[in-house]
Amino acid sequence: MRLTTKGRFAVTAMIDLALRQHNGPVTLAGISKRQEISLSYLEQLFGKLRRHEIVESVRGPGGGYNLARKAEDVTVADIIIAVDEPLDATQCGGKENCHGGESPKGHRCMTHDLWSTLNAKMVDYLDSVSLKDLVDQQNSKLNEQSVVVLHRPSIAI
Amino acid sequence: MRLTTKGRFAVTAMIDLALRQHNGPVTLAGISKRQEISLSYLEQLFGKLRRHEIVESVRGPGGGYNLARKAEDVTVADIIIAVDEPLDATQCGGKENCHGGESPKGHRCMTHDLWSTLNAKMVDYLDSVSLKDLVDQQNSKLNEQSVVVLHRPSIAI
DNA sequence: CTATACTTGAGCAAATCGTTCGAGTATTCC
DNA sequence: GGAATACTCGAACGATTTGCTCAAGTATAG
Repeated sequence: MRLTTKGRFAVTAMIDLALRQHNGPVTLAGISKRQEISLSYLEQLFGKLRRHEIVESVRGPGGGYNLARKAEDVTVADIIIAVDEPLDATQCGGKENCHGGESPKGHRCMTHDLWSTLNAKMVDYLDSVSLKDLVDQQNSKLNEQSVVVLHRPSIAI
Repeated sequence: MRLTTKGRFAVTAMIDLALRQHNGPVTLAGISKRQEISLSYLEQLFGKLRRHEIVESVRGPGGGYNLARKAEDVTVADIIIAVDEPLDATQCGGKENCHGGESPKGHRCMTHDLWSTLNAKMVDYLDSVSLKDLVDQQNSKLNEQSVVVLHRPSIAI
């Protein structure tokens, strides 16, 4: 698993989508404006998300994107894997970087175990966080902010 | 924290270094040959590792690199952070990508909490694995392989 | 029929990756 | 002092990835 900003864009967009899909399909144009992500980049990301059956598209006026499953059934790992494609097993599942063929001294794949363990831990964690968790967290954060604004308007960190 | 192949190269090289530093400084030329990483790339990586005081250099003939601390005091997180530089806090620690300044609708930094939590989990894990752990693992793997070779020479997976 | 909005593809500047090349400097050994 | 060794530093390169712009297409509501 690779971790780049691409995955962050996708997760951000998916949170936005989940936050407002309750009243019909959400347009990419809207997500683009709200989250300040270029429309074409979103089109590419959502193309992948659609092909991975994480979202569904509705064409024509009033169209847009919906979640293909419930928010609690979409994990962060799903999203990141969908847009970052090369899941890579551990790079070494039979390919380069892991010393071509039979290495001379026996340290054939020194980091294989490390990376596969790390990979598993990361996927485990990302798979334990659902889109619903993020939406809930986002909502409670908004409420929290309101309270803060009401009670101590001049203090910002 | 970003996770790319660059960190893997660095960790691989550090394991190699740790495995043979018991008899004097280890040359980059040696690591380059054994691990099939280009010498100049190693020079760049070890420049960073040295500036982060993870390794020490010895110049001149018979020179090379030593660990600056004991292998149990160097974690994988140390290595990856040293070579991947832009630790990034969470990208959002006050910078772009997180919506310039005060966003209109209050979702100022929707993914900040997610990423900082994720980041913390990853660093936690990587910080719990020391170079010594990897070296031990590597040694036991080598022994295991020998046994396998002795007992069932024709079976390889 | 028209406006909306998804769909697809080409292309592009910038950054990153891993490499090659070409200097320089410190040190050991003769 | 004069090699040879090995770290140090910097420039530049092709390949790939990022994130974006532009330009065409298709499906559908009204």
